[in-house]
Amino acid sequence: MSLQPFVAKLSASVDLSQSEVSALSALPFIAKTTAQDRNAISKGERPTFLYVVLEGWAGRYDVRPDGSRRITGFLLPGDFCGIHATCYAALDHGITALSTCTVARIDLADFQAVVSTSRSIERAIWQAKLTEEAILRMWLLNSVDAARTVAHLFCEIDARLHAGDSTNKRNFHFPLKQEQIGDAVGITPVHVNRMLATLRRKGLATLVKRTLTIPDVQALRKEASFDPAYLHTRS
Amino acid sequence: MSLQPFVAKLSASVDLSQSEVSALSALPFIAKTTAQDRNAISKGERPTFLYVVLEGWAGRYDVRPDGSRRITGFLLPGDFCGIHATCYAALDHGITALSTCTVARIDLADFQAVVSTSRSIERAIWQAKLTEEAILRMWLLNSVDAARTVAHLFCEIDARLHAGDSTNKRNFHFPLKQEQIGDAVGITPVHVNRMLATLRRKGLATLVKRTLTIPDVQALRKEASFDPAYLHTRS
DNA sequence: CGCCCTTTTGAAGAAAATCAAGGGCAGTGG
DNA sequence: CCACTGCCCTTGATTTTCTTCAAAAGGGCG
Repeated sequence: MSLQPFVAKLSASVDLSQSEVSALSALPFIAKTTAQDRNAISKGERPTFLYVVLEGWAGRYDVRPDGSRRITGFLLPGDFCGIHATCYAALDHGITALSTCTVARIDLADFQAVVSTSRSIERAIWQAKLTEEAILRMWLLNSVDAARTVAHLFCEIDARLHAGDSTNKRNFHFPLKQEQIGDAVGITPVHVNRMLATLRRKGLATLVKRTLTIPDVQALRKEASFDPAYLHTRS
Repeated sequence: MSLQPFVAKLSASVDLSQSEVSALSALPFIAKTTAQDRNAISKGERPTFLYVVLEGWAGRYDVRPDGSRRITGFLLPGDFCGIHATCYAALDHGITALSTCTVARIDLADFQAVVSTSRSIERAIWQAKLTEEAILRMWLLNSVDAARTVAHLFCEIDARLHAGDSTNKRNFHFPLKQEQIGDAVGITPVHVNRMLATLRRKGLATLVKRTLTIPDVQALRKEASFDPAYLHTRS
């Protein structure tokens, strides 16, 4: 297990020199695996670590006063969280493993030592944070029609997982249950089911047994009005 | 016209020394006033400025493919935007003056020179950005019931404008039209009208002629399940 | 006074939630 | 090997929420 997904993500947004890449790759870390549906990081924790997802999916989970929940973002391999600790009291939401999930814990002091040596890395961190914000804004913008929102979510995840892939077909592991999709788009699981049926009927996307099949990426993107520009990945 | 609201906002989140305060206050800037409903900063602009709202309200406006719009955040006096320019190509959304609005333009190089002299200021900037993110997550979390969402918006704006105020009554200028409230909470203006009527009937809030009256802040907060903790203001 | 913009109110329709009941499938235990 | 059980997924019927369409009422300003 290595930090490779993390390094890859950062160099996808910024040009990194050989020495920057090796400094990042050499960061000491402890990998920890969390079982599906268990908390990877708890709300209120005040970590002195930078957490980096190495394998599997995690999600930011916010809880409503009535107990219902909402996913406000996905952490895919290479994504990180925890920098807030440099200025914040505590994490204001929990992070849950959406599939079996391996997370690296990097000591924040170590990490900042590396960051302080490189303007490029610092910029990559900022950019990651700004992209997160852009995704949140897109979730707000996009919450008009449930079928489209689900389609847009599929497009987002696909674009983030397969940034460089220019082919038009996809077939990949998608570990979310319908209930979790509902938590992410803000609709009930029953309604998710119907929207999935709609997408299936239209031949745009099929989700069976944790496997998502997109026969025509461009068609799905058109349906969802998805334009990957807001993710700011250089292709 | 001075940068006072900006300095006040930063020192509300972080302890600033006398010299840090004066360094910020001494930043050269050009104030520019934008009329209501006009763009303060256009989408796609690649500013070399930090923009700071001095007076009035501005809003981040995202536009959907069908032309309808959504406000994804408010910029109140003291709030800033434009740091994205340090690593991003271009602003991916527009900023509109929601009331007559005076914005200071500070040269980014000047600003960064000051930031680089002070860890505290750097932390304050990060914290502001993280709070923005927390607000976005709250908007997602909170979009269940229209009446509550409107109530929550009132609470958010009030908490941000009157951070230190511990009294329980409010009566302040609220320049948004019902249509803009709708753009912010994601419902039609017609429905905003009905939700306002509901809040009025319950005696929780009255919005007449751009003036918002909250007879009992605690009661409104309870109705909206509003807890200002996520805004991370030290009181 | 008349015009335009915003708010208000009504009625009908669409979208999604809720309530409720089956169905498939994997894992477990007899 | 088969029945049992639990977890999702699926489907139907009903109700609630919000949108859409439409029209009228108030208010500021030339």
